[in-house]
Amino acid sequence: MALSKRLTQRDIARLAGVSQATVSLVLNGVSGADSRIPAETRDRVNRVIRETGYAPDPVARRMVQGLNRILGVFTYEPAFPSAQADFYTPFLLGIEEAAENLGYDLLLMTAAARDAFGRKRMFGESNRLRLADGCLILGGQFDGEELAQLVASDYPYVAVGRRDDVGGPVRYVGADYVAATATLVGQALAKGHRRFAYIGAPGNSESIMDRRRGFDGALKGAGELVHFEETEHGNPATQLASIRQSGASVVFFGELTEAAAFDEHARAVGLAVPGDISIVVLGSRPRFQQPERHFTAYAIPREEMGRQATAMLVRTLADPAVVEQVLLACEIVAGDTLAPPNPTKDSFK
Amino acid sequence: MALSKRLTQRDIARLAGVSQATVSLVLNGVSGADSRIPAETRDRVNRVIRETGYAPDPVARRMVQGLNRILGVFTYEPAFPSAQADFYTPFLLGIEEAAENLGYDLLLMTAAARDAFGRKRMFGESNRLRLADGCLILGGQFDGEELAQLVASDYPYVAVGRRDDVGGPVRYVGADYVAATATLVGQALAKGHRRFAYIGAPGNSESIMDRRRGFDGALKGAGELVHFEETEHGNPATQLASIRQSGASVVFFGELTEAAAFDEHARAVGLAVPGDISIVVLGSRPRFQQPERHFTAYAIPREEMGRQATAMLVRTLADPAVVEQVLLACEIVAGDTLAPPNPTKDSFK
DNA sequence: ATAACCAGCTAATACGCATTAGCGGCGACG
DNA sequence: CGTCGCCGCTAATGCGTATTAGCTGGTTAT
Repeated sequence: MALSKRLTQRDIARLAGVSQATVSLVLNGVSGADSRIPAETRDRVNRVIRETGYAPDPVARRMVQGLNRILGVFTYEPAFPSAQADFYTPFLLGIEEAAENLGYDLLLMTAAARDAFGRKRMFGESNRLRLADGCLILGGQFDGEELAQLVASDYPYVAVGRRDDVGGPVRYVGADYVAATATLVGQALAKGHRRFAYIGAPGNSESIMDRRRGFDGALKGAGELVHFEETEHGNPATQLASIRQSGASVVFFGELTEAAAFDEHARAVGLAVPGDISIVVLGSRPRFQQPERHFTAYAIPREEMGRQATAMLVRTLADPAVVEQVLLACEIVAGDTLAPPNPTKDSFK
Repeated sequence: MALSKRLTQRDIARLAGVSQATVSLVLNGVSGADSRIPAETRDRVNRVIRETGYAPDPVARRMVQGLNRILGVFTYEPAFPSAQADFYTPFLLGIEEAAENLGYDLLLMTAAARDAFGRKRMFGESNRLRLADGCLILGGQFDGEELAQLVASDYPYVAVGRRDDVGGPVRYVGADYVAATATLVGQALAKGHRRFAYIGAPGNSESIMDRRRGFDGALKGAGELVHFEETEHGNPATQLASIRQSGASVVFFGELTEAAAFDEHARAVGLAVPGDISIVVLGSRPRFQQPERHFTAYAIPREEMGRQATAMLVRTLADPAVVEQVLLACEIVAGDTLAPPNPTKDSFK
């Protein structure tokens, strides 16, 4: 029955003894009192539709209506292997939940063409953006040029994560790293820390710069940055040596994995955390959180970001003129790796 | 530039001084020697395309070609909340990886209509299946009627997970629960167990029945099933009491969470696992695996299932006549919860 | 010289649907 | 009795593309 042979409205029309236009009107026209199609005809058509299991072709529909009820999801890094999956999954969960509630399907644009450097490109050979009504963009490393092109175009989009202007304001739902980082610095100051270390990933993406801005801003005048390091896979031993020499009593990490490695090493060589040295993590990835270690950190509301970005995108479809920018607060995770500095150890400088 | 105003082939044609058909031919026609369009014209058109950033509308393309390079993903249960996510994510990772390699985008059909009972339906009011070239179906609880409809139709699909015939063979990539379960039963027998308990989820879905078939088949004649229980959230205390009374020396669990609860309780009341009682789990969910407890179990190759199902679907698009059925082997996880029975305790029966 | 042919293009069509203009028939109204 | 207006429907059109048939002008074969 069902899909065999691909039914069209013409088939339905023939079976019901009406014209194709009438079928379409029955399907989409107002069904109220001011309808121009009487209940009798309407019922006849509907009966045929039910009996045959006809369903309109969404593609043809889109051709004429211009909309699809599809939201695209473009990720600059693929969502696998698993390490990436941990990063993307929370976003996607939020997006999926919101999309389901709003009645949209999601198009994961995994097939995007890559440029000469192997990076995925939105505006490539086969620009498939138009398959969706609009799209969400995820990823740590945005391509500035592509983003600018998007901003300049009339294509509805929302970035997940704050983005600097590129020839115009970028529509985004981000997390307020600046405020959250500043809060944690404030807590460290309140506990008496004055000498700070900062170890973060290199790069100048917004997420990295926001952490640094929050850190610098909150520290200004009240504390001193005595060790600064940009690294992705640092050597904990080297880091510890530098930090001891600098006299820092607390280390801020941009990456949880870095912090975990450092923590393990520090304790292995007999240092107490946070007794001898405090550790603060700026953000976290749920799965990497070891059960026995609760770092003082903040939680990035990834699911909520996904949900709100999706909702914003749908709003954008209705009113493309508005450019919203939303920053969500991060929840501070108290943890147990931030304590007052150890006055004794402080002297080993 | 780019997307502003939505360029069409007609625009390109006008700018290049040719007809729309020529533009289309330049884009899709053979570019070799037997092309009927000379390099000069070809270059002129290509230049305009490059300058304007034109990209063909995939929807219009689909209208005429019938294909989209989109694979649908239909899940009967939504992928959130997180508990479900742990179940679906590995499948999706495999699917995404394969889809990317094959050059297909993925359409997550989250917006599917629901029936009176709140269950998602593929063939509902708005059947959007045709948006994709074919689709993958995930979920523990398939709707038999819908599956039959799918099998009867000419719509390309592949089920992830083995499915019984419904008016015809179902195209699937599944895991061989029967064999894996039988292997574990064999190991228990080899260690000397003769009295078995089985605690699994209720229902008659293929995955549940396959475990049971593997269990029964391997046990036949060699051991005795002295306790059988169907439950989703069982009471460990009650379970333990029944099992002690039955004299079973090993318990097979269909669900990891059930096993974990039972294990915890057993040890809390002073029983040794596996010293006094062995535990075997039929399958597992990665994330729930506690670090300190490694159950004897088997691993369901979820990512690989996703990959192979995707590949099979793409093969189906090329040759819709063939119905493949693939069962992947599960890897046996030795673990440390299966040991020879304790002859002393055995007497408390 | 005329037919046959070929290269290089274009006109026309179809895909399935939504939408608009409009047609035939009938009752109401002047 | 003529006209207006409304009801119930249909014909026609367009969305952007791929594709096929075919046109035009020039060259070659007969």
